[in-house]
Amino acid sequence: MRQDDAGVDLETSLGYLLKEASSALRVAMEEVLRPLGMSVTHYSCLELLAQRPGLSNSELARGAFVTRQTMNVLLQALERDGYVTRPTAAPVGKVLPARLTPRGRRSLEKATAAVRSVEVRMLAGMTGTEQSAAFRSLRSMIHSLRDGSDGA
Amino acid sequence: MRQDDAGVDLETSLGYLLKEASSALRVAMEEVLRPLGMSVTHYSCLELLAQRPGLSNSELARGAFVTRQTMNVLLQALERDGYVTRPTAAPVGKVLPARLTPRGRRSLEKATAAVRSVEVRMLAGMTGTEQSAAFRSLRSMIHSLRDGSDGA
DNA sequence: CTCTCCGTGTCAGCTTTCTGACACGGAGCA
DNA sequence: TGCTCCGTGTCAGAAAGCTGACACGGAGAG
Repeated sequence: MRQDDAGVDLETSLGYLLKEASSALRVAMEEVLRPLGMSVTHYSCLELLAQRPGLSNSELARGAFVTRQTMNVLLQALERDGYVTRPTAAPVGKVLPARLTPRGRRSLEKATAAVRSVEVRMLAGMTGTEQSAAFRSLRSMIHSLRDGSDGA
Repeated sequence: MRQDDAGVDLETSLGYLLKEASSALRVAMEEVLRPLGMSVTHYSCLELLAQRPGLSNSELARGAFVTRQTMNVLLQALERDGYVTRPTAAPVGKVLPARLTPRGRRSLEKATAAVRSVEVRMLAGMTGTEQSAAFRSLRSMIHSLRDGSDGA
């Protein structure tokens, strides 16, 4: 069966390529996370919490690029399973700051290593200069996209 | 409310940045496609079909980065609504080559223009050289990720 | 020719995510 | 003080995607 036969215009589109890269990254992450019984969003939540303790549900949602409703579902499951703790009452307003439990931190360790290996693999074959260039390009794209949508 | 306060390590990760860029692109596309009553996957399917007429369900699925089951559901809807045609019997094997109807082609025109404007906006502020660099970087990442997963 | 793979189309069920909606707390303004 | 926003947490229903499973057709090895 053919798979990469034509490539009329899609292969020249940076948008399509971005989607392709993102998809490949997602697949690779799912692959290494599955043996740990963890999904990408699951991992994202834990990693965010490790790097920025006390983040609220809504802030976690923004950081993981899902809605706050979706993150809430995940957070309740993580809380139920003892990976995360939230105070029963909000210290201020309605915001409930979440924190990793020791169990959550322990579970995250292996996942972080696995994900880091994926990132290393992704960056293999690129020089530091190329990585910097890619970094700046992506940052520029994000900025331009956001400016045009909610900025205008 | 704070939103971009810390940035411990996430902001230096190309993987996270890739996800962020992809998310921003997705949001921007949904935004311009919504008035046309079209989702991103919907559009992807039509665009693929325009550029590579006769693609099968499975091939479309690979091109749009979804499973063939998901694409099948979409394709049946598109067929029912008269955007796409598939022969009732397979000319060879079980593969049913799909094609756009005039209606599908007409519907795609506006969507293509809308999506193109998003891509133009995304690329605004980048020189041709930077775009080429981004192109090569993304290609390299995709290649490295795939090599390590299903190649080894 | 036969037999074994591989890819395909498709049905069914489940999981994940999203949209819509509601009530509540804090900040700013009059 | 009261009033109006804005952001938040959460519940409920709907939509989109995925995994599992089945039968079928073509290609290659024996």
